Amino acid sequence: MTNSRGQRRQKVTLQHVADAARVSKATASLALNNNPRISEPTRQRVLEAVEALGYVYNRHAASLRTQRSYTIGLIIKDVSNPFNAELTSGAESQLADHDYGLVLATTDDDLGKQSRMMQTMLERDVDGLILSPAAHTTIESMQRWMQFCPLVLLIPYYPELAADCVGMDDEQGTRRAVEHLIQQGHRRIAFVGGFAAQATRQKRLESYRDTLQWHHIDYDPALCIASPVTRRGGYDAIHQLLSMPTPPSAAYCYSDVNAFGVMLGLRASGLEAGKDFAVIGFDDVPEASLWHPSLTTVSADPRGLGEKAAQLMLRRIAEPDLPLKRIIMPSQLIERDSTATVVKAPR
Amino acid sequence: MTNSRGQRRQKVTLQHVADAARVSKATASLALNNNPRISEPTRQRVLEAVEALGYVYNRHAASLRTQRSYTIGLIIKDVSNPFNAELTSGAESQLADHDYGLVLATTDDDLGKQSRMMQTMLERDVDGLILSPAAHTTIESMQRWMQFCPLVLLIPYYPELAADCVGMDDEQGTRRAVEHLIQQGHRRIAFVGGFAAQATRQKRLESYRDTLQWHHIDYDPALCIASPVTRRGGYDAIHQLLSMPTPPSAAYCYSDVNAFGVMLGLRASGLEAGKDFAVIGFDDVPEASLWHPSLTTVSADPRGLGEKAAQLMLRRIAEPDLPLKRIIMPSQLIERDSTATVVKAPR
DNA sequence: GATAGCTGTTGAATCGATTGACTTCGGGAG
DNA sequence: CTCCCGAAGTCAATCGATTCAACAGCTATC
Repeated sequence: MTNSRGQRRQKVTLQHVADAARVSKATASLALNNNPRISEPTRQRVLEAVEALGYVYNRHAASLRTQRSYTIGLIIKDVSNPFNAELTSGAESQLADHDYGLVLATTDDDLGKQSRMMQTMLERDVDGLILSPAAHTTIESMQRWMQFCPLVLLIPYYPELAADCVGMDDEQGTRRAVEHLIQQGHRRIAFVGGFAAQATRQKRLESYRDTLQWHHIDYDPALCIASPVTRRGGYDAIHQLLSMPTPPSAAYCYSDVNAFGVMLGLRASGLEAGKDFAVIGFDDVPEASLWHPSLTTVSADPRGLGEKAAQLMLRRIAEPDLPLKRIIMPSQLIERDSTATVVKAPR
Repeated sequence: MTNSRGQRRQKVTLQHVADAARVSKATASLALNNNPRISEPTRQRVLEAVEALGYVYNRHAASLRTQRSYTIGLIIKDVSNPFNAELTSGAESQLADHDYGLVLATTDDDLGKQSRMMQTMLERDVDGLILSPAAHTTIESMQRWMQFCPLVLLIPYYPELAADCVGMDDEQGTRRAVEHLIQQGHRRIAFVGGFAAQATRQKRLESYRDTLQWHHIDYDPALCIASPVTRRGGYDAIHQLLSMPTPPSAAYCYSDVNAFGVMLGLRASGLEAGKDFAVIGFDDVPEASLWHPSLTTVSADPRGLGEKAAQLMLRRIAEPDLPLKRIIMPSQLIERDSTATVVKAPR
């Protein structure tokens, strides 16, 4: 039975269990699936045999027959980003609670890698796929994937696609953030970070513009700087902004990570966030409260997002014909020190 | 071909491909596996058929026959911890590069959940398992798992177990950290965080003690406070330490997270890390450099750890009979502001 | 005593790809 | 002309669990 390193032990199959319990393979299978057609004494014999032989269920064999793998795929851009790590954690725990396995793949926001990862998911015959699509992913490709298994999108801006989705309320979050700055007296408010191709950014930018307009403040495209979602991106952007003839007095950032960069850039220019300049981020990653000064930001509950996505997927699998569901998670403004002082805009 | 929401499309199997290419199923299979017995023109016909029909390889079916799933399991305590997120990211990218899938499961450091997760891994017939064992995991249980598939441990302190492993050099890291404090004049140095059951902590504690002894400093068990690996844990510990008759002037923490708690606790007591008290962490999580003051810590390259673990696994799968390998990754001290000022210990 | 109905069990086909053994065909050697 | 050989394919068994249809045995009913 036992053996040395490298040698797997002889596999115990359902047939062996059946033999040991003196029943047929069919009976053993039904017994393990708690089929009421099997009598209690028989079921017990089977369970004892399972125990005695150390039988391990083979899900591949079962999947082949049942066409259900009890596995969900999760495709995101990058796990090391704390937002995605939280999201993954939420999805994983939710799935584990329902006896589903999680296959994880990352795309690095690259279309080619994304389609390769998608391929391995389909080969593994996942029962569903939770996807945070890479930039430039086409509706058509997602429609193609949906022919193979249900899709839950981690972004709410593909109204043309008949897929469930769950995402943040970017519009509301943005409005709250920008209005908070306006109330503090800021009139020149920059929008920093993210790339134009990102649907989420488009949404937030639009919302930013609407909010300004509502408060009779002119929209100035020069104040909107696209950049990678990194600290460096924020750092460079604020540098550029401060060198303008009429620089802004506040910045609303696409992501906390960008906001950190902005704060570092301010410090490098002898300014302090929350005192000489107001900064707001988005995501509320754990670092946000640790930074000095702590960062005012729009809270995004990534773990909740992951949980909701998993729940949506399980729901869809259980009842494929339910109407589409799009969940928009409310966002809220967490006020901290980076916008602490009421500053009068220079102008 | 296409269809509406919820309906999977009719599956295309190898048989369909074979028919379309006017060859047998066997030939189609061999062609896709680049078997030299199949002529080039035939292979091309098969590939065209695959393309034309939109065939998707079914890895479950293949696994059943070949007993290889091209899937590796990763079991950790918690993905949302940035250290583990980085580790996961490293392992995932390494595995993806070699066409292996990653099944992720978390245990919350709970033995019961761990054994359930292990079960689902074995049912999914993973080719290998990368494990960061929950506290109190027994050698016997790991030996049992190793009968089913190779194991790579993310901790180097199970010498009795014939498994590959990769871990940090806790001994060296600890020595550097403690000596750094000693050189700054500290004589009463606390050891904060982690639970006694954790093998890693035992190693570091031992090393801490040896280093003190080497420098002729008495070891005082009262200065060693066990606590959960959370900020709260560090916060409470420093509180306890400061209320001692002869409090320490420095703390070496089990983890950055604990160190953050210690710094918060110091501030609450009117002390500032790096000025009135020296603090060193372990892990070098991204926040470490962001905190104010920035945290001196032992760098642990979690992504590298994940990559190495994956590589070790792939190596073991390729050559099961290779001798065991235990990789100890060097650790280094990153000096930052939390130990900036040379402080004379009170005494 | 025949029939129906019920319970508990089993035989055998099935899911989709792999692979060792075998066939077919067309030279080339003897 | 026969035999052997290699190249290119094909046959059919196989992996392990599921499930439908069939069946044995038993009681209840007319």
